[in-house]
Order: sequence, then structure tokens, then C-alpha cells
Amino acid sequence: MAKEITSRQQDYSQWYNDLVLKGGLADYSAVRGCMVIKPYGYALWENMRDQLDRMFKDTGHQNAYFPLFVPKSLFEAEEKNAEGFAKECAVVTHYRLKNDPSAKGKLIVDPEAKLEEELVVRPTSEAVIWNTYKDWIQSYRDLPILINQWANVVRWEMRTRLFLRTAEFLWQEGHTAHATKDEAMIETVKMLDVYAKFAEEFMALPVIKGVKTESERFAGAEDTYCIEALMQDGKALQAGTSHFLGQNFAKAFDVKFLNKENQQEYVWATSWGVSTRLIGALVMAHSDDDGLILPPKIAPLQVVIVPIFNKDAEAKKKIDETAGRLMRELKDIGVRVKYDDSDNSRPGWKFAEYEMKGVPVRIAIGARDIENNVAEVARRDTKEKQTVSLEGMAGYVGGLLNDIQQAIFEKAKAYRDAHITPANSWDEFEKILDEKGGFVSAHWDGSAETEDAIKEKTKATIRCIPLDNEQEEGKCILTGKPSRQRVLFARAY
RNA sequence: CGGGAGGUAGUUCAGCCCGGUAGAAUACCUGGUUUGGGACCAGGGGGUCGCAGGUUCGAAUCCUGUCCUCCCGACCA
Repeated sequence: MAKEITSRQQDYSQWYNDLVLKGGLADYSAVRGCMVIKPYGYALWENMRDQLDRMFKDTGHQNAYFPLFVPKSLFEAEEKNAEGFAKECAVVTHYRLKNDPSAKGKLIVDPEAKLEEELVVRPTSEAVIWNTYKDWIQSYRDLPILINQWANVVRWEMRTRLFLRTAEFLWQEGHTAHATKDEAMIETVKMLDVYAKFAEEFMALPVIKGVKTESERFAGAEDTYCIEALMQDGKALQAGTSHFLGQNFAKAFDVKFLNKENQQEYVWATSWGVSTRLIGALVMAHSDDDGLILPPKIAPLQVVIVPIFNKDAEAKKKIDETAGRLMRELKDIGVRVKYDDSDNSRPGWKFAEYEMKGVPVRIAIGARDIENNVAEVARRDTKEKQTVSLEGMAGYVGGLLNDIQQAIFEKAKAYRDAHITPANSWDEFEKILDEKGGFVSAHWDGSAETEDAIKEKTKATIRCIPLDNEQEEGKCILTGKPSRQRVLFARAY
């Protein structure tokens, strides 16, 4: 059994790596644990980023940028945060190289150029940002501060995976400061809602909003809210987090403000982030054996037009004209479309290629079609082909893109919903994890010890306590102690 | 950091056990025929066999060291 699971996991990893590599999203790089995001993958990220950015601005946030390097003394100011990240920090200790006296053409680190204080390459930016906010905040009139930054961070993980866990990754991190606890808590949940909306509406990725248990909480946070998604292999993936930081960072960095009553108070903080990991989530949630399946709303390319032509120049010209007209119509309604009339590859090759890249809609036009004033429209998600009249084609395709977006979401949601399974006994609990996978909804006595013990036995962790959770009396799945509600367990990435 | 598998042409890999001229497929270039689901023919270019030592007349192959990658585990918000 264990062997089967291991081999299944290996196959799944292989499937995933192939999707990313052959889909043209990314490559391995020469640097340990890092990856190269290729133009196609980056275009996808840009679409996601632009949409998120709009949503942040719609909720009153502004972008700014803070330094990559964090002096060690600043980094260690918030103890829990520092401790949580200490094991995975890249550290700059020197600022200069010099020629190696014993090997021509080689360089060595100049021992003379040792930094007085080491610089930590940010694994997250709370420390630099709160050290800055300290100078920005004096009065309640300076609050709230609602800032987001798009940046890269470095976390020196033992084991990396394309997009899901790389040593360096791109993300956004919002850092807000508020006058009251209530306001900060509202902000935390508001941004969680933004993430959930983005995941579901744009990535077609159904997510469960919830709160983390103490052991899964962000280092330095009072509460960590998250959106959890389910992958097709039955493992869960944390897709985004929003943290209520309380006054922990304010106290660590001495960020106080004078309230209306002329009293000094510590400010209340939140931080929230999503990363290029979302691309991994997208790949694993929707793709099939023929390649990627990208949701139309964020796909770099929504429609590809493939001409079917031979040496007949006259026929090719007609196809070009028809395709050109169709392209203009599609662009007019805001569709991202490409006409691939390259002579390097034949139609069959192109079909396979664009399927691998997950382009939602393919339109094939040949001389035969033009005689009949039609074209062949194929959708990537179901692989259905239809012959559609060229009259009103743009409108048809626009509608089809919406249908596909919806269909991908519904499919993922049906899978997810079918994989939230209640367990009422330990045997059942283990059996579901081993055989079916997905989320297991079970009672838990609320203690970190029990959570650890369950993890030890099954590798499953508590993904979250869903926000809209029903209260229900029950007994802990492991210890039998009383419990007031079920929580969601799963094996996770 | 432990276990396993690997590093040879742009890519995927064979060759290694048993040392003796560097291979295949694919991609690429030229010409031609093709084009409705990854075309075919002919010709051509391309590799410090991860790196460093050692053994040997001779090393991709054997030995030692070292670096890197992937998978599993540990670790990880």
C-alpha cells in the first residue's frame, strides 16, 4: 500500500513537472532550487498580477517598494517571526570579491570585505516595513496605512518544486497598519475575501476560507486566515494567507500613535500575500494528460487561429483575409488572439502544441471552410469540436470563453466537493486519507498535541477551520475527547 | 540532512558491467515533395562525456573526491 502511494506520488510529480516544462511555463535554472519563468509563464503571472493589483486598489491599497536586504538586528526584532524563518534564510556576509591569487581567472570572496552586520535576504518583509512605518506614524491621522508591494523573496527550502516551493519566488505582500483592533481584523478578512474571489472567479479555483490552528499559524501572527484548494491528486494546497498580526510588530518595532484622547497606543497590523505558487495550483487543479488547461480570464492567449493550407497561394490569401477579419472582430471584444500561420509546422503539430499550452479555444480555418463560410472551433477543456458559421463568430467565441471559464470552475468544484468526506472513526479517517484523499472533515479536541500525533500517524494536517463552520458536538477522532466542531484535515503540499 | 536514481549533441537518452576512432532519436540548417491531429526523402552542421585528481600505452567506461539535478523522506506559513 505504502509503496503504491509512493509510486502514485512519483507519477503525479512527473505529470506535474512535464506540464510545467512542456507547457512552456518555466525551466529549471542553474541555481539551486530556483527556476526560470519563461515568457509564457510570466505572461500568465502578469495577467494574475494585474487583476489582483486592480482588486487591491479597489480596496484602497497603494503599491510601494522596500529593500531586499534586512539587517540582522532588524530581522530578529520580532522574536517569533525571526525564529520561524531563521532556518531558511540566505545571508549576505561580504560585499566584494577579488582575484584568486592561487588560480588565475578565478575569484574568491575578499576576507577584507566582511560586513559588520550581516544582511538577511528577505524571506518576508515585515521587519523592514515595520521599521519604516515607525517613522511614518505619529498620530491617528496617519492611519490607516494600506500598502502592498510586488517583490521577490528568498526562502532556502530543503526541497523545492517548480512554482510550488522555489528558493526564490515572486509574490505580493500587503502590510497594513490600523488604529484599532477591529479595523485590523476587518482588513484581514477583507483581503482573504479578495483572494477567494480572485481564486474562484479568475483562476476557476474553488477554495475554502478558513483559519489556521496555532501550529500552522504564521510566525508572529495572532491569527492566520487562509484559502485552501484541492489538487487532482487529493492533496491540499494553501493558496493564500491573510494574517492578523495584533500588536506584535508594533511592539517589536515600537510603532505608536497618539489617539484622539492624546494617549500613546500601539498600532494594529495585518499582512497578506499570494505568490507564484498560485500558478502551481492552477496547473495541478485543471490540467489533463494532454497538457495545461488555463482559465480564459487569465490565459495569456485565449484563442489561437490555425490555418489549414497547402501551396495554393490564392487559397492561403483567402484564409489570411478571413482570419485577419476574425482577429479584428475578436480583438474588438477584448479577446487575446493569435493567428499562427507559420509554415514551420503542420496543423497537427500546432494543435498538439496549443493543447499542451492550454489555450482555451482553437479555431481552424481551411479552404473548404471558407467555401461554406464556417470554421472549426475546438475547446480545450472538453476537446469538443464544432463547425460554426463565420457570421457572428466573434460573439460565439466570446460566449464560449465564458462557458469554458464556468465549466472549468464547476468541474474543479464538483471534484473538490466530492472530496470533502466526513470521518467519524479513526479507521475511517485513515482509510479516507489513504484511498480517497482530499479533505477529511473530523472532530478534533483542539490541542496541538493531538494535531501533532495525527500528523505523525497519517501525514495529514489540519488545513483550516472553515469560517462558516457549523457548531456540532462530537468526539475527537483520535483521543475521543469532546469537540465542538469539525475541522478539515488533508495531506498537503 | 538521510535513502534512491541520474549528469554524454539544443532536448530525450543508449554506450559504462567486460577500457581501444563519440552514438541514436528528435530538434536545427540546405534542397525537394507535403499540409483537416505531432509529414516524408536526400544531404549537412553540432558534444572538453558535470568538474578535479588518480590508475593505465590508452578512460565516457575503473578508482577517489567534489558539484549539481530529479524522486522519496525529514524540513517548510
